[in-house]
Amino acid sequence: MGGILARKLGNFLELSGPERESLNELGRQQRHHGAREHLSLENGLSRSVCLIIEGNACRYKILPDGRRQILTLFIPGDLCGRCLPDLDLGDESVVTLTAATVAVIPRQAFAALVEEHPRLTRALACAALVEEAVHREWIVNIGQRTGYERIAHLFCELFVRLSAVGLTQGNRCELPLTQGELADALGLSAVHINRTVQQLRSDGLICLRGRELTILDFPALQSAAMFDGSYLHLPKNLTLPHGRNLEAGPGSLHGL
Amino acid sequence: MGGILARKLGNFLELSGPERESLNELGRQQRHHGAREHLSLENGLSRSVCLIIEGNACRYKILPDGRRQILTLFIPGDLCGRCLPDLDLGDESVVTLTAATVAVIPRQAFAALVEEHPRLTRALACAALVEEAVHREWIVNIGQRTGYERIAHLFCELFVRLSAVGLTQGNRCELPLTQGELADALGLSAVHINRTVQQLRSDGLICLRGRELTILDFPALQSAAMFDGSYLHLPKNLTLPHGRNLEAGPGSLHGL
DNA sequence: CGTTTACTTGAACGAGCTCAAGTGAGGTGG
DNA sequence: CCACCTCACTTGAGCTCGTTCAAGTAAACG
Repeated sequence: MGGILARKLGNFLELSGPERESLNELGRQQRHHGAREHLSLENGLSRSVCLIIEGNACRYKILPDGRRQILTLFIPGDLCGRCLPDLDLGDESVVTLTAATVAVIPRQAFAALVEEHPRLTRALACAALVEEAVHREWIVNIGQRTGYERIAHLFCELFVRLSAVGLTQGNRCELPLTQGELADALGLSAVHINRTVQQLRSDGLICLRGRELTILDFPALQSAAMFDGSYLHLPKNLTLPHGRNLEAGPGSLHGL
Repeated sequence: MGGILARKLGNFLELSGPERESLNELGRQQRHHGAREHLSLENGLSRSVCLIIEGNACRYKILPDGRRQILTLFIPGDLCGRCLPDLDLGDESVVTLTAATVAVIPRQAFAALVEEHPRLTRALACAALVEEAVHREWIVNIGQRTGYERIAHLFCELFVRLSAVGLTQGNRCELPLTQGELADALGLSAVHINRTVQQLRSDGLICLRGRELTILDFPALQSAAMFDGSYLHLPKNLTLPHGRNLEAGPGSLHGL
């Protein structure tokens, strides 16, 4: 089950054996968390980097009056807590969504690794760029899409990301968010999430029972969401249900 | 008028004389653009970096059905077009909002600069992190705030950013967006922008005539927007109208 | 077996949208 | 210099998507 980070970074550039091994070393010191526990990375000066091994977490921000916005969804293989320079993160927090196993990597260990394998710096920078691209897509999602489209888009994004780290079985995956958390991620109310998910169900696009999400018709879901996954910069050969690939095919989106 | 980039990066860490000079060198080859002209940075492989000298631009993304979301506002001193590694940007575009002067920096010149002055790498990475932090704040803005709050927040952000590069006069600055463009940036309709701006006016928070934006009551605007500018990571000693500083004071936000 | 947490449903309300028409300022050509 | 065009802003009216409030069901857990 190791090598999850090497696998992810290997998407960006070919990694050597020693590079992969050094990355795998980082996962040694693991810690377990229950659901809804904060990963306090920002305590004082000794900020550390955190690698999600198993389970899920999210980054969020809260307004003074209590409104909450989820900013990032972390899945296994993701790093949270800035790797490269400092600059305090402000009032953002990271919390687990499900029970999770994480590897806490001291800043120095990380710095030493990058020192020894300069190519990893590039790979990490790529990962940071992808994170930024995901942020942009979320801005588009929340700013322009309707509730129905937004939910469909998030499901597409999550499913594709999970399948890139081998966490899908056929057209099924785990949805690590409650409807209330989906609401906080998409800028909608929990009630509206509920009704709109039912709409997606009755349109035959998905099946959602508990945490188990099944994509019944990926092309239709993708087209409803106007989802074009190229911003995720995943390997081109990634196979998705129905033989679809990441880019929006000519027939599905631009063809209206 | 030179040194606008050095000034910005100098916010993050102290720059040496030679470092500043090298940065200023980059601005030599300038190009003029009218309003609403595309800065095509993505033509083929020879992608270059673009430094805004004067005027304004924005990055945006368009959905297949024409809906547009503005993702980033560029002001003088900003770099657009990724500086560090590659990864194609996808279907994002950059267009000027006003007439603008830009310096087009070939990728190699940029790489050489970073090679010669390693500390600049850190400074550029900081700038990238701030850009990411701004993206996050926009997600919160669009996802959680009402139209009224959203507009107020954008005005706060823009005013503070402009004042950091000396482009404000007292409590006045230029607003480089039409109401239609504001709509595309905030995920609202142009009509609603219009009505809500009038609300801000009649509440005595701002005065907006043409492109001239005057902040009549910064503390009130900041509090209406729940604006806490620390995510911009600007120098602490930045003086704003009414003697306010960047962080939300205890009386304005968290005090509720 | 009672409590909690997530999901579901109904009904009324409201923020923000669309459509449509009208005003005003700047620019161009006759 | 005026006529005309365009583009930004403004205003009105009706409607819809999504919200809030409130209550009820269902599964998980100690």
